[in-house]
Amino acid sequence: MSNKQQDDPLYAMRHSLAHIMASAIQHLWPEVKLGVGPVVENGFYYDVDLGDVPLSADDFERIEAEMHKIIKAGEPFERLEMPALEAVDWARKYGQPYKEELLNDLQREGTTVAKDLDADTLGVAAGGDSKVEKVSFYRNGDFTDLCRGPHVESTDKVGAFKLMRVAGAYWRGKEGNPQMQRVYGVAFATPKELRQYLDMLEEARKRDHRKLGHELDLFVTSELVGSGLPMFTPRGTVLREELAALSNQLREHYEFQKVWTPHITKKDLYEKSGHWAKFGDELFLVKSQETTDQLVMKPMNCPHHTRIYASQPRSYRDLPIRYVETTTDYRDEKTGELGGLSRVRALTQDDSHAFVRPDQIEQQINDLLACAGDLYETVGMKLRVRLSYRDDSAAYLGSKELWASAQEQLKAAVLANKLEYFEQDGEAAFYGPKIDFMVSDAIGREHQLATVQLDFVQPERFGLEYTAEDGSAQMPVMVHCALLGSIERFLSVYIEHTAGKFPVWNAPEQVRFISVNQGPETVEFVGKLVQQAKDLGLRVHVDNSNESVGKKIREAEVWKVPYSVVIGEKEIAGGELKPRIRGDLVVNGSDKSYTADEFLKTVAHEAKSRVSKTSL
RNA sequence: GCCGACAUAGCUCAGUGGCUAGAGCGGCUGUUUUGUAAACAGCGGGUCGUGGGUUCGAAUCCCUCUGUCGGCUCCA
Repeated sequence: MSNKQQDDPLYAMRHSLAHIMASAIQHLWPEVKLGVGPVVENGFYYDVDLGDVPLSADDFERIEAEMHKIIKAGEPFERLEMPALEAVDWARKYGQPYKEELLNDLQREGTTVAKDLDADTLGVAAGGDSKVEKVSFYRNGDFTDLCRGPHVESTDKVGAFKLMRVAGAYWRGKEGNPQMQRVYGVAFATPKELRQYLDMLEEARKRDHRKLGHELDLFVTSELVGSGLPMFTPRGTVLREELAALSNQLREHYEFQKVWTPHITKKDLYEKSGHWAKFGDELFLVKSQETTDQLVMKPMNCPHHTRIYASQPRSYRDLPIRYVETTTDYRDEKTGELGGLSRVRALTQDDSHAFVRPDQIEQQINDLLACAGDLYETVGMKLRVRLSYRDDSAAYLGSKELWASAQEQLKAAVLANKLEYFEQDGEAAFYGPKIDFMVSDAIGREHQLATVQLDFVQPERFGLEYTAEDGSAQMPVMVHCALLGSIERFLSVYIEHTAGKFPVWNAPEQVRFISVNQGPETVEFVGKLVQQAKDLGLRVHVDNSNESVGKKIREAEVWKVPYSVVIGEKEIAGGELKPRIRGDLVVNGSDKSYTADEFLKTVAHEAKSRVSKTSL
């Protein structure tokens, strides 16, 4: 935790609220055993162990009421220090085994052992490796907690808050440890800011891709098919294919070639790549009835692509060799991790691998950064990049020198492209460092989607080679890239980003013709329009139902169709159409009429050029 | 996988141990031939997610499984 955050008054407010909440819970359930209560994005939480008592949202009212009492009392936060050994006795005396464990670790090993817990929740300064002599406590009213601080002056200076939810969390985040109940709250300096945040959440709820996916008939699931295995309807499939086409086109522009690989393989492939050792327990196994080979569903595509590369001797003149494949991978994710389209068991990657000479790395990365920039500009999302480096753990393959050089090259490319970036250790893939693209959506949330990865490990493990100018055998470098990431995950973000108001180029239905009546002239006129539109490659629907025009307009709005055109006697007589344009597409609200030809050609052009606003 | 919640008509939901399980929307049929966000009337539609148990009696209470949601953990 940086000093900057510690100095933030909001930080002290949120942290103080965590204490106030713990204190309130202790008033209501005196037997509570307390874990830790740090500040998190937008608020705070506290982990509590209430034995067999399950907390639920129904309890929030009582807890909040108790918190308000404490706040109203304006109890000062007092800091006290005591020797670590004495603190252990204190924790034991008050029946707080979790605090006792923390204190024991602190005074025995220093802060490094407890680093995983966020040093700011502990009563010590972060970063020191030495044994801790003294720890600090904060007291308000009858509540005392091991804590580094800082806090607000007194309990009435904490701004506005709201308890949000309760969830299970392992003590110290380790699976084998006792599970505690984590109570989350959000907190802001003023009620107005709290209101704004809650409004944003409400907006996010309205845009939830699972809700919209159902309402707009984009994808479905079935109990018979199983968890994490969504199926795409005709409308949803249009979206998938338009997005994949964009991704493929961008890379084909940079000389990537499409390849195809099967979805099952012998596990030998992944033993060789190193994936089996690392992800073996997350692979779907396939049993052949004839051979004894252990087959698996492919969880990724790079090893397959190395086989295509290695199928022929390669010359330095052939490089870079670049493959792109949009294909579905299968990962046996834990059931609790699945949700909507954001985490699925069958995920479709727009995956590419470039095999390059070391001197071509920079150019290759530049190309891919350009692709990513184009793609996210087209879909209207801002991006910044995270340089994902390794840390000191043993989770990575390949020499440290190789890693250092790879990390340097990625950073150089990011700097050269003047991208907004930040660096983070421990986020790399096991075979190499990554440039991860962090994408901001329309309501300010950030998601990780695209990624560019440098890989020296797999070329080595697979013994990839090319013949250099001097006749020697050299090893190529692999550059992995997925622009959308996985189409399913991308869609989960994109549906919420657009709130289902898809731009013309990927809208499942681009134009809807609404007939005023069902007379033969109308039917014939609309029929001609539809044919004309289809010839231009447009996706059009006709609403010729026996309903009022108002009702049919409403339907088109509900389905978020970009253009709807009412066709009645006027249009048939005059030949001019007056399209109703979905609000978000309009630049400056005009109300003009167009000939059918003019209108349809403009829409077709907008679709082709993938614009997000209309010129109509 | 773990902790917690939830599952009633195609959809959104009401019904918390006692008559034949309801509503709105959607669907179907008829009337109406409609002009930019919901015409009117009628009719269908549910072994209350699955399997088991408790009980004279279960949508309602208990257990199993499946699925969904909020988190934890994980993410090539």
